[in-house]
Amino acid sequence: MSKDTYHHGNLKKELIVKGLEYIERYGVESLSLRKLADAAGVSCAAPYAHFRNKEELLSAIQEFITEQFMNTLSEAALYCKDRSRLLIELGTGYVLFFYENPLYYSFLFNGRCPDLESYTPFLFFRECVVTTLGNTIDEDKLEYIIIALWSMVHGLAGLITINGVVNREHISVEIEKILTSLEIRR
Amino acid sequence: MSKDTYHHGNLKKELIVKGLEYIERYGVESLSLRKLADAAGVSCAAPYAHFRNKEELLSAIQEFITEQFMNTLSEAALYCKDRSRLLIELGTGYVLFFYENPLYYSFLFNGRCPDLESYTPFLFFRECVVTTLGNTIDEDKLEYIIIALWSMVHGLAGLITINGVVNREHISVEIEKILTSLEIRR
DNA sequence: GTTAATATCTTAACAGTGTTAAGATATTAG
DNA sequence: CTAATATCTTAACACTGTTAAGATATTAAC
Repeated sequence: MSKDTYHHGNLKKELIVKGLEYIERYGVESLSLRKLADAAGVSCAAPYAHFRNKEELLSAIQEFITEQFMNTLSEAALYCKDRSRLLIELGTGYVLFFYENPLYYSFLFNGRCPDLESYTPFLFFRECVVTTLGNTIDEDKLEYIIIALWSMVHGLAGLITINGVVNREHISVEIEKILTSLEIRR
Repeated sequence: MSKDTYHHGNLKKELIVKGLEYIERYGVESLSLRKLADAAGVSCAAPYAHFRNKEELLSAIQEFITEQFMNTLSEAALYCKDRSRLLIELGTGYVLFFYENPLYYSFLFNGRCPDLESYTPFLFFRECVVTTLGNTIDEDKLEYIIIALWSMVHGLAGLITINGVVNREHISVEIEKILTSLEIRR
């Protein structure tokens, strides 16, 4: 609110957003607090009023990305009318998210990876699998299938992210073929 | 061969090995050329006679790990007498390798990840799938199943590595249940 | 074996990094 | 209005990767 240059006014949020932009373009390893502070027109020690250290800023950025990721998944599920294609749409959304932001993947799932049991994107995915396959499959098998499918989509995202073999339009088809090749439904 | 302290004699190899040990204990991000040089009893600029920069040393370490990884996979296949369990043993070896060296995973598959088409562990894995399922499955499906299985084991390794939910003895059983839950064989 | 070329290493320095301490300035609470 | 607090600056520290210039050892050529 102040026009004075001493107080920035919205530094915490700007560090997160600008930091995210920087990661998108150049990757995590070349991100520095000093460059961020410079870009925000602030001294190199200013960020420490909002974050104890660099790691804490990175965690904040991670939460920010996770929210976007979660939105992508729930939207994919929402816009899916044909319930038999729910897992395909979900998997496609999962992979596409990281396909379009390849640098997010290594940032999210490296050292800073959250516990699966409380990771909302995973919990949501689990629910979708249960509602899709719940009454067509043995109860004891279901748990393993959830892990298997999550692992597969997760691993596939990682591979595509890095190697980028498949082009964007083919990802959905690719995932459909992979999932149906497993003939999960029975 | 020389007892003089000026020439180290085996610096390149020692940097790779000591670097790997350091990564095992503390992770990649806290590895520095200077600490490595110190530990080898050598000046901070000495490594630059063997590596153009830090990245090149990291690549060398990566190749070193990949060799070990490849050995683990081929041994798992070699010691597997019951061919119907080949994929299970292979998957178990895959996951166990990173379970025992969690810091390897993020190091191997982050930014530095190799092209799958020429990545020997993947080519070996592909061969194993083909010999196991080759004549029991449609040709066009096979390619997708290969990707699906590799993605799954790869993703599972990443998740277990980070969350470490399952304990060591249960990993084999876990993978068996996951693989059989998919009922790949038909 | 002596000499020249090369590989390997040291010293010294540079710019960039995260982080902290001490103090200045603005905002908020009482 | 004043005191407490949040936010920011300046200055410094130790550490990082990297380079240039030069020293020393190893190897190749003769």
